[in-house]
Amino acid sequence: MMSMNSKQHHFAMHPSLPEHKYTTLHSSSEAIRRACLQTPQLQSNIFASLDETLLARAEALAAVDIAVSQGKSHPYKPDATYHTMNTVPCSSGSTVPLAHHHHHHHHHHQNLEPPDLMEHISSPSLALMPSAHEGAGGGGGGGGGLISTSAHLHSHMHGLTHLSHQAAMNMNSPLTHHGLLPGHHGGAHQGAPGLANNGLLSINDSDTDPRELEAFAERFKQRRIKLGVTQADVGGALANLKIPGVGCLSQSTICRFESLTLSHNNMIALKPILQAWLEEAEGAQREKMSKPDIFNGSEKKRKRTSIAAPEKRSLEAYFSVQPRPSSEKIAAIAEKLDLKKNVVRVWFCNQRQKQKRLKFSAAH
DNA sequence: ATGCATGAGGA
DNA sequence: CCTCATGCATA
Repeated sequence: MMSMNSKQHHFAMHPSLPEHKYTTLHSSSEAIRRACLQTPQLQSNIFASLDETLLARAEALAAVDIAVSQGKSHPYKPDATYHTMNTVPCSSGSTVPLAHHHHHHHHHHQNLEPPDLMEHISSPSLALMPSAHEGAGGGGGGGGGLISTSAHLHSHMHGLTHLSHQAAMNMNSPLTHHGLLPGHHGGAHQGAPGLANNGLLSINDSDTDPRELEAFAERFKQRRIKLGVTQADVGGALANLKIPGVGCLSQSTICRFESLTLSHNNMIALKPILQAWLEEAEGAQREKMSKPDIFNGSEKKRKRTSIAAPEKRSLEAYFSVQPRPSSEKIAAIAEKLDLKKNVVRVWFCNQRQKQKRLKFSAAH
């Protein structure tokens, strides 16, 4: 049952998607994921009408399941909605990754971002600001909203524009939003560039181009790996960048960024931050490489010796005969196995210790 | 890598 | 109540 339920949620929602204004999104996995989340409502409604008894539920489930299998090809794609707005990553309580302020009024500043970040984004304002008004929403909202957004944007400063665009892909409303970003450049490509944008579409910044994001995510991952840093490390290290309003992020988020499973807006908001981290990390490494030591002349790095299987078997054989060989004996063994004497000596010490542990654990 | 939960912000 | 962004826990 459980598994069926989950399936059914996904599919169940389709019927509902009729045409909302959902704009489609770009990627999909995310959309699907989100869609699932949203469903609770529908689900309950559906069941409410159908169920009452367990039997009824079972039947309903079966029916759904069947329907699913039959309708594999859905007329439309499931996706999600998204359009709108939002802001940037907001904080989540404690760590507060990005700044967000919400509605407050307008006024000044609040957080401006460092130049670097700002640049990426394209215009003067952007990125992480709070904003808010527009957003969006949800279910309803829609595309129109963005437009309006642009309108106000100027009104308050903080209103920023942030992200509007994404929706660019929408097919539904020709008008779509976008525009806000100063971006300008034009370009327009994205999924469906062609829509008429009457000039509205301007946003394509290289930063907002899905393809650019995809490429960046890929580069990011490769370079991260090259640096030998894990997703969790990156998340935690972001706090060291001291970017106003940006704290650390979880491994989950980094993973999602790399796999493009975040919302378009979220990707855009995070890109500059991760880019800043990447540059910093690579720069730091370069620096380290260039000047190896200086500070640490005293401690050389010990290399971990790895004893190959054949040698290991020989050592074990010697050990079984004599766990505590004399210095001369050790030298002889080292010679035969072509290992450093010290390596052999240490191996015997460790072996004895290991044996002790085993004995101890066995006794208990 | 993901399912599920939480919380903010908006209507 | 909904959408989003995130994080935690876990497969």
